[in-house]
Amino acid sequence: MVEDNEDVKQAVKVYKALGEPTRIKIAMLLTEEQNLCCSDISGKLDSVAGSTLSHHLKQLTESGLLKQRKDGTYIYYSVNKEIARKYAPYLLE
Amino acid sequence: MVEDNEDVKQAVKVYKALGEPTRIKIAMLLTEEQNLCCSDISGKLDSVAGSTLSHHLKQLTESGLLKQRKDGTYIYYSVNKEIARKYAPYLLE
DNA sequence: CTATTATTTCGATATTTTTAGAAATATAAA
DNA sequence: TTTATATTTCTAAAAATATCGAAATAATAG
Repeated sequence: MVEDNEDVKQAVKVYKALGEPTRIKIAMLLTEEQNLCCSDISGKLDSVAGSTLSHHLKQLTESGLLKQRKDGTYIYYSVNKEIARKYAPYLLE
Repeated sequence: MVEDNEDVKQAVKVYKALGEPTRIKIAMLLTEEQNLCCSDISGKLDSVAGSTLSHHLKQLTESGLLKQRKDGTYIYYSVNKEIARKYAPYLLE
C-alpha cells in the first residue's frame, strides 16, 4: 500500500495548485521573473479579480511552491525552487 | 504573457490528475509495479467503487500519464515514463 | 488624521469534481 | 447459450472549487 506520508501530501497540494490554468501561469511567470507582487501578476494575466488572484496565490503559497516577502504594503512572490525542483522541475526549464 | 500552448495544457491535465490523493496513489502504485489492471489496483486501495476507480483511471490516462494495454476482459495500466519524467519525475524516484 | 493603494477576507453563486449504485457492454468460461 | 467477471457509462447527489463584488485590513503618502 502506498503511504500517505508528508511528502505525498505535499505533492498532492503542489499538483493541485498547478492543475489549474491561471495558477500554472502564475507559477510560470514567477519562474521567469522572481519577486512580483499581486498587482504585477494581475497585469500579466487576463482580467482576474483581485480577490480571485489572492486565492490563487494563497493556494500556491500554502502548497510551498511560492514564497512571500513582505515590503510595506506589497507582498512579493517568488518560486521556491527547491520545491519546484522536487515536484515539478518542468517549471524551471 | 505566458503562452497557453499544448505543452502547458498537458501540464495542467497531468497536474490536475495528480492533485488528488487517490489518483496520486494509483500513479505511485504503477510506478512501483507496471501492468496492473483495474481490480488489482482496487485491491491495493482502501474501498473505492469500481465506477469511481474507472473515472480516476480515465482521467490519468487522458492526461497522458498512464498507458493502457487490453488483454481479454482486462485492461492493464502502466505509467508513461516519458510523461512522468517530463512533468513529475518525483513519481519515478 | 484622511486619503490612497495593495491585499485579504467575507458572503454568495456558479461550476466542476468526486463519488457511488445501477445498468450496460465486453470477454471469457462452463 | 448461460454464467461469471472486468470495466465502463449513466444518473444523481454531495462536496469542493473558482469566481466576483463589497467590506475589511494594513501600510504609506499627503
